[in-house]
Amino acid sequence: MVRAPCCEKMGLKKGPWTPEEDQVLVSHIQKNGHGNWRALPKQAGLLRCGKSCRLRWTNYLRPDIKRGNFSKEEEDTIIKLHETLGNRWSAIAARLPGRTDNEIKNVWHTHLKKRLKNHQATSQDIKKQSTQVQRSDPRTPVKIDDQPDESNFTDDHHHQDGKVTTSLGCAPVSPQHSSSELSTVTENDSAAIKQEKMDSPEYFPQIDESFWSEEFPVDNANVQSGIHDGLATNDMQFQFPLSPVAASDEDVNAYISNFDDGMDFWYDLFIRAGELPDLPEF
DNA sequence: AATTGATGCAACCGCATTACT
DNA sequence: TAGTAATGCGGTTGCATCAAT
Repeated sequence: MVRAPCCEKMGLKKGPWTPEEDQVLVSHIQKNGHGNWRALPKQAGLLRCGKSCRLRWTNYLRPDIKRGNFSKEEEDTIIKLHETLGNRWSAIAARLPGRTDNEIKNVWHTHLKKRLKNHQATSQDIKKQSTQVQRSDPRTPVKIDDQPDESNFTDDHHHQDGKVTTSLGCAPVSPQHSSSELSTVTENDSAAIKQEKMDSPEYFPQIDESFWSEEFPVDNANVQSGIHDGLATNDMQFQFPLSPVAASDEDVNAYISNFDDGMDFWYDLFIRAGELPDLPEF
């Protein structure tokens, strides 16, 4: 295959997008869609390559993108899915509505990998200490306060009601409950079958554009201005198809607050999409 | 206040895959 | 069926920001 000339050689712009470029791209896609990314920048009057436009849209400007920090539930889900799927970020992203593969990849490398490492190190320390106690001379008295070194715990570990918990949501670490529990999915014989099932389109239905254009039950839903934390300017009056994300923060929060928790919110989205997913059994 | 190192994240690069002719 | 174009995807980079010194 003949590689397309790079953007610079074509006199195209690279680097961070300006709000003006964002506005041009968004308004063009709203009017014309994005059938052909390669032709899009020329049609829209952008000095960008199609690839750059696609990336900007899919990772940042898309109205159905959920911005902001990852919830603990989302992080736990990523960790579990990563055990099953590995570095298949797009597959993981497909199971986290509103999150992009790029975002998930970043979160994994910046937060979750570190957290897992700390968690495993802590578990190994405890296991080691436990083994040492078991193997030590039975005549050696065991200290009653023989607890893991507090300094081994990072910010990811918290004390609650006298128990030690981690941000991973795992049970308190003990010699009997080591970090190996985190990898049970890959060790399970059914993992491959489960993965195949999860990869099928039936498992998590695709939400098409028409879904977002449905009226959403939020106050003031008929007028959506600005973009959710993305373009950071209220001067722009983008008229996205109605979606929970394109709505203002207040509207979204008001809508989400109707649910007991965030998962119910996303579950409702699937219901609205017309198909009820078979939720993963973790 | 200035410097330095760490961190987070948007964007890019290049290979793989899919679609089209 | 082969060649080409378009798109998808994962790895990597570069820069802005923040915290520590």
